[in-house]
Amino acid sequence: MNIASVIVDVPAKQTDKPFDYRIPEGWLGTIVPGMRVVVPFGPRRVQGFVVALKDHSEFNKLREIHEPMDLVPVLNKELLELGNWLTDHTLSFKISAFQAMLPAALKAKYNKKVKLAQGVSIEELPEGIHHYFEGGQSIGWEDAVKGGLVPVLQKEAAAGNVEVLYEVRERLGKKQIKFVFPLLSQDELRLALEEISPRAARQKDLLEYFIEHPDPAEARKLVGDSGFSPSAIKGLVDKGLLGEKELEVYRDPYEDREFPKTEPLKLTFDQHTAIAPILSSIEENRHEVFLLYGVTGSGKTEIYLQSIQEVIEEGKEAIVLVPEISLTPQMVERFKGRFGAKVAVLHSGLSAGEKYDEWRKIQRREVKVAVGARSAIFAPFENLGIIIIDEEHETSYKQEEMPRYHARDVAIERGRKHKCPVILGSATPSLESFARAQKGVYSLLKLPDRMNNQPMPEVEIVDMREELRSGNRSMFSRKLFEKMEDRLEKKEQIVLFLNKRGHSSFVMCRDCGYVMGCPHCDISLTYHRRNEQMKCHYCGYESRVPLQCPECLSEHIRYFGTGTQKVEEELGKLLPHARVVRMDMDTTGRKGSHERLLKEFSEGRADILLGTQMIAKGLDFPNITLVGVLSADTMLHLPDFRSSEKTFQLLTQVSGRAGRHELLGEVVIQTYTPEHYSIELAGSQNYDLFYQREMMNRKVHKYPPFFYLAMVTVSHGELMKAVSVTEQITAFLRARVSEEAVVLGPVASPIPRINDRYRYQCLVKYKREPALGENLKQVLDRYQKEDGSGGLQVSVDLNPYLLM
DNA sequence: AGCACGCCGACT
DNA sequence: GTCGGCGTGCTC
Repeated sequence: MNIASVIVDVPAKQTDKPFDYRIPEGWLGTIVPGMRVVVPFGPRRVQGFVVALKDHSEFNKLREIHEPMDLVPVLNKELLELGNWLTDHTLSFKISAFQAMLPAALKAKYNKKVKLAQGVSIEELPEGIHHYFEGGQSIGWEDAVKGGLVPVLQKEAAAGNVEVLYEVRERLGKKQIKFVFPLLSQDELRLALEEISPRAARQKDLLEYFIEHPDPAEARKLVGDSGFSPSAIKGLVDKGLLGEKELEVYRDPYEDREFPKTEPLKLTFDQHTAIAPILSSIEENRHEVFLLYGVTGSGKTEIYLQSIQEVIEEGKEAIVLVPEISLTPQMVERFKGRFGAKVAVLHSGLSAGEKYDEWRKIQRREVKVAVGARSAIFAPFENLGIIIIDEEHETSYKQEEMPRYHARDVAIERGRKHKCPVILGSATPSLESFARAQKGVYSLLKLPDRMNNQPMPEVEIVDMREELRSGNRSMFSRKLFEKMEDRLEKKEQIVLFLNKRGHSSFVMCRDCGYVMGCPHCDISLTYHRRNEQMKCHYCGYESRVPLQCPECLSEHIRYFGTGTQKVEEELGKLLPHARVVRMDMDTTGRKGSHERLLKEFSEGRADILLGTQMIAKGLDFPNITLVGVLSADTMLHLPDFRSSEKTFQLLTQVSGRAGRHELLGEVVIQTYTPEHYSIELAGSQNYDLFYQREMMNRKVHKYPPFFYLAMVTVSHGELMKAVSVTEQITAFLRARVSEEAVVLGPVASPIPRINDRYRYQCLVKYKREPALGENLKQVLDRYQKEDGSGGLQVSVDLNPYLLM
């Protein structure tokens, strides 16, 4: 077994297969599957993943692995297999699948540089470049390019005077802290103490300290807190009495936080009924998918917690997925409060280093529970006892880059492997999941009532057209405004929700209606208040905010700012005494500000919480008795077959923020289309009816869950090329699917141009096409290699969420 | 992805 | 005659 099959870090069609390498003698037995290695690849060096060991290779001239990057495999057997599964199910490259399963910090960084060849003296080089190589220095390739040195260096390289070096480095060093510790026993140290010259008083002090505290001490603390001098330490180290070592330490993002310990709550009757099948599935090591359908405030989290408790008692581990935005401290607090240090938290608010450290805790078996966003589904546990996906319907569980996986699918695959239950929890399940539960593929568990039999909040829908007709031009309906005044009077709290997805903050000329667009993409530029810039979210183009309309030279430029900002201003005018906390991208940009703002609100230092999407979920404050949705229909008219479903879910979720405890809650939903069923039924909180209505819609239009989707997106710098290739692909697929399937296209993508590339797509709706995967692979084979820089790009998304 | 190899136009 | 354009194909 001295040959390793390696998947190299080169995401391209032609390199998406294992390459064989000889394992150097010294590493035999050490290098095992799942490890990252540095291998020579052509003239360069790249990172690779060992996927298998073998004795023989088809190739006879194998090169050697340069060096391992890990001492312990970063992917275990199950995750390696899961990587293959991911590749098959998303048609992505193997390397992309592996990278997706690991924290970003483990992705390699590449460095190319030029140094003087061995045995060559600097005098042999042309004089002009001497100074780059003085004293054994080397020059980075990028600097060489910038300095126009490439031709000279190439010539020298050909002559053998310099060599090109390819470095593979870790993206990030492990955080290390220097510790000092005694090398001898206490008694020996006492003897040594006698030997120290009386003039070295500081060294004596330090030695006495170590005689009393023989444990390793942090060097920095010895110097800082205890006042020892670095020279004293050095003196004793030189005498061979003390040793120094670097120890890896974790960055613990929650280090300074205290989490009050909580105890399991007594379950209600409904909760009992719901948790029983989960517990027996855990005990019997049986894979089963449960859809936990419980209204907002029905106590789903307690069911999660107690199921996990059981899993831990069985000596197993748990993964809990939560949507990115709701990973509010509240959720973390509940898990940390119950399971303390057994919990690792993985979410986007952490730095790359912090995420890596949390991941390491899982890898080293130091925690039992991983709570995190989408990618936490790959937590490297070996003995999973349960996987929980909270707010199962959330679209953020679908990754929109390669590999385009859905965390729910990965969860079920892992659950199958580990023979453990998967819990999908939601107050508004996705149609896909609910349909599966109806068919008996998933087991349905219901929590129809709120805990303590608290009634669902009273919801009122206000027609804003009426308001306008009767002369109210403000953004608050009279009804909502009255209720707000009332709550302020009673010192109860209000949540105001502004859905601004669709048209976020753009700039428009009030005279001619000109909207600033990106010159490279067919999309409007977004206004960034922070640096007063207009930015394109798709290609990164930036420009100054114009003072004059570029079209008609008018100076009446209007900022359709963050929306929330405008509401805040208006609140300031209408209710000057109200204390408002605003939460949106602008105010939560900095790390920790999210947490801080919520704290401010929860401690009652504010009356009104005003925000976007991010406040729709997971908030649970007893004093909220009024929720206002300022305009319910902003997302209803997006070109997306799920827009009704998303609207319904969002409105239901926001409504659920009100009256969760003793006080009754009220909700006011303002809309311009009150007759739309998703708004009407969110108003009456009737999921079942909504489900039926929406299912009919989906059936008629052949959308999920009745049909699966596969989308091919083609982009090219020339419009005609993009169209013609999409045409070819559409024809190819059309000829290869059954009559039942529908192949749509070519159509321009909803964003027809990004980064000066025209985008066309082909959508396949199908029920059962066993050969479709193979056919799509062929499409990729045929077109992906034509992929030049200005050339063609073809991508496939199986079960797309964004049709863009 | 890089990088080398290889075959056709405008220049010292 | 050569330098250099980027099309094609390879990397164990």
